[in-house]
Amino acid sequence: MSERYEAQEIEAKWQQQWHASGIDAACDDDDRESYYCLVMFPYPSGNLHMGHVRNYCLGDAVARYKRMHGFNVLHPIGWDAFGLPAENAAIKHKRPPAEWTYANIDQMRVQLKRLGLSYDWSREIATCHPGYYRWEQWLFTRLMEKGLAYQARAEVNWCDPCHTVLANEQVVEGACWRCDTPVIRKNLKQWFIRITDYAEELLADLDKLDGWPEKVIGMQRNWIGKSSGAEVSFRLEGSDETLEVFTTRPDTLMGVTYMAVAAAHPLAKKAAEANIDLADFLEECSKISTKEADVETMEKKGMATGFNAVHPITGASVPVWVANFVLMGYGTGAVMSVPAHDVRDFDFARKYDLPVKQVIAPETGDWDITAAAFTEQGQLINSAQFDGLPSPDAKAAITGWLAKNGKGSERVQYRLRDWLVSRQRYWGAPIPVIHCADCGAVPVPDEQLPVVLPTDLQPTGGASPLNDCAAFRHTDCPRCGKPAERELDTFDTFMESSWYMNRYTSPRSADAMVDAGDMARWAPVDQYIGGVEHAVLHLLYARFYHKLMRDAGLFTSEQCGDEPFKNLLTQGMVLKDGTKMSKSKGNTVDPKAIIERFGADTARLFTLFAAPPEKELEWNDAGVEGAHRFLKRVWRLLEKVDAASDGDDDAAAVKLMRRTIHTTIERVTHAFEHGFAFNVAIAAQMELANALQDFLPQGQSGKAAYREGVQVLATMLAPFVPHFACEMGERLGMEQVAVLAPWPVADQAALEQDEITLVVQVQGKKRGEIVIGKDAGQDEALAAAQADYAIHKWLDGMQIVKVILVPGRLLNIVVKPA
RNA sequence: GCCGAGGUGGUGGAACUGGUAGACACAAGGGACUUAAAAUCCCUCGGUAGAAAUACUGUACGGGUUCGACUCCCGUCCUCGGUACCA
Repeated sequence: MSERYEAQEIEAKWQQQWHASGIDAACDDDDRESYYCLVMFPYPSGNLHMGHVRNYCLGDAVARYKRMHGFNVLHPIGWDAFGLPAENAAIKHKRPPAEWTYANIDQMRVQLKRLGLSYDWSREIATCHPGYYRWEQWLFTRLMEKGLAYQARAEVNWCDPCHTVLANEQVVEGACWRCDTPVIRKNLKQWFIRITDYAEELLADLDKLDGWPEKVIGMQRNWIGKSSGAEVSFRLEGSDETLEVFTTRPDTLMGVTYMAVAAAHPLAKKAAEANIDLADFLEECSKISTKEADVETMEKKGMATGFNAVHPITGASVPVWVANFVLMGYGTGAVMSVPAHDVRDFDFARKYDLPVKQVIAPETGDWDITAAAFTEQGQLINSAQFDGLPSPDAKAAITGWLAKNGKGSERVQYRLRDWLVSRQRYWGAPIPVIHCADCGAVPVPDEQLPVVLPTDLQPTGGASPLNDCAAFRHTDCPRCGKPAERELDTFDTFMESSWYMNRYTSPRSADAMVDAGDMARWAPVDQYIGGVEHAVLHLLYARFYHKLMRDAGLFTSEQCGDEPFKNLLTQGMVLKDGTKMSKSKGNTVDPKAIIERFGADTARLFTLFAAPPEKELEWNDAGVEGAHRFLKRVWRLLEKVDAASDGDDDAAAVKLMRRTIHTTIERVTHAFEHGFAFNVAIAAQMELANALQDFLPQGQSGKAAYREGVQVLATMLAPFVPHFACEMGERLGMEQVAVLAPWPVADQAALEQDEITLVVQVQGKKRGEIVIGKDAGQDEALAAAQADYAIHKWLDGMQIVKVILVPGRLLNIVVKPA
């Protein structure tokens, strides 16, 4: 048993054995409690990077740990296979994207398998397969029937290099999330899904997600951006037209001194028709891309339109201005300006010498309204019949007055907008719609689904090749039978990733999007693990989709919940030299090289040990070697298993050894149960390994304790380094293969100590330790402390004022000079 | 600006519910084995003073609560992540 640790051999052997025995498959028919562990599936770029490795090692540790606790675990994997990189590669290599995608999948599958991840490969899915996207098309047609999916002309974000529109969520600081090019606003007819109908539920259900990081919940809450206030209608002077505004501060309505509209507002355009200067100004505003709209640098600018509005309560005339800080995309594209109580309005009023009228006074103290805006709530002044009311009451009173007089109403405004799902791209799921000159946009009937994407087209970089594919484009209207055309846009790829977690429960179902029985067994996902970069995009859409599927009657909220992911772990990034790994920086680490040199187990161990899961992980080659060294050290523990000497039992040493073993079990288990602190779990096992290394097993009980320790170590290492653990287990003659062995339970008897070490403090400072009977009371402990030389000198000449005993931990003696 | 997370040795990081700060590991230094190297093993490793025992000091900074604070409270500074003329 003294041969070297040969990672490559061992890993090949066990991977083959696991595969042959099918131990990683989830059982659909099983009495065990089920547990669904899911990692975010990869885009098949062709190469596994360290971020993937970290993600999947975390997931695998969880899945294996749960299996060892007797759960029937679903741990699937698949491919988020539609998307732009495939088209770009297709252009470059002049091969259809399907070919590139499937070749990459084959390559990455090999890489994943080499890591020894315990996936149920029988459930593998690729979203570009018609058997998958068929059901996405099916659901979409249901949504069309319900009016939840619709086509509309709107100002949308267009990315030129990507040659497609983008959803709001895909615009990051005014630029395309994928290629970082500033987006252009275009007015186009596009397909949307009415996520705003679910805004309230998406917001309210965030409270149910107690297994999610606060950070992600906060980000989603901000994204949905609910604000309550009132809509107020201002009539335009000399006209029947009105200008609608939304405000969160109806209590300040009496302080309105002017109005401001966005440059893109119809009223601004109308005013510009007769005003060259204003037209120039609008032109200037439209050129400013959102990205450049830097708060610090961008000056507040405006220009009067010449229109005046009538204050709904006082009847006073207030001028209407165009202002570059008013956004057409939020609320109504127009605001009422209350310079006395809004910083922005205040600055603007100063610049253009507009009047400031204070209508809110602080509850206590004074406020110099000429110096700055007072933005707090307070008490109303200068507000006629509303004078004296505190802000909250005034909001209700003023909104009530407006409603009664038909000039406004209470209103809730969301920042969230409907999800734009159509893309002018080829490599995506076809939108199942047929455009008929007579019948309009007709959903493709169920029996004609899926609308299969032709996979042999060659993209060129411009418009989608679907436009030129007559066989795809021309069809007959399902309603009237006349010649008609297919919709040529495809779905946003976030559509596919929004429901894959549910599809995994019945990945081959040809009868339904998901099987209700399988959903009831597995859904929702117990533990979801992935990068925090999806906090808003994917995780919001997936939550939405789960509700859509529920409301389509595919499953019930009683059985599957209203939310797809019960617990979420957002892993940190993998860094090298303090920054994100990237090809352009040349600081990437190839997982393949690490595996070839040290084996998969070493790679796994290091990624789990070097940092807590949610923190960033700094790659460190020396650290990898350290992880490998640890495995070699554990391996060498095998040597002593049979070679123990036959001397006398050393009862005290054995007892201590067993105590170490069983406290380690408790520590490791605790680390797993509290936030998957794998780095701590591994550290505890390193300590056990060190203790075993220093232990000289003598006699029968010594041998037994030693073997027990090595066996416990092999078992508890299984979720992290499964091949290594299995080989150890086999060599130890363990009954079960290590990865299926029951998780060890600490033997309470072994934890018992007759004598304990108590830390003794005087005035809260550590002054020594005493060894004392475990049940010793305060008096006994105090007596022992007083008898201890090192402690006694701190008590000499002192009067004991107070004694605090923390059982099993410490004794604190409070004294004062006698 | 707002929201969130955080600030502990040379480094990554431990420390339960307020109870021995720095576990575990990396790096560094010293030593053993070796003809030599690799591998392996042993020792030291927050700061100051000391040969040592030990003492003082130390968890961003300033206060506070407590017998006792990395942990709780108040204030300040800084870092990171998210988000933003959101009306």
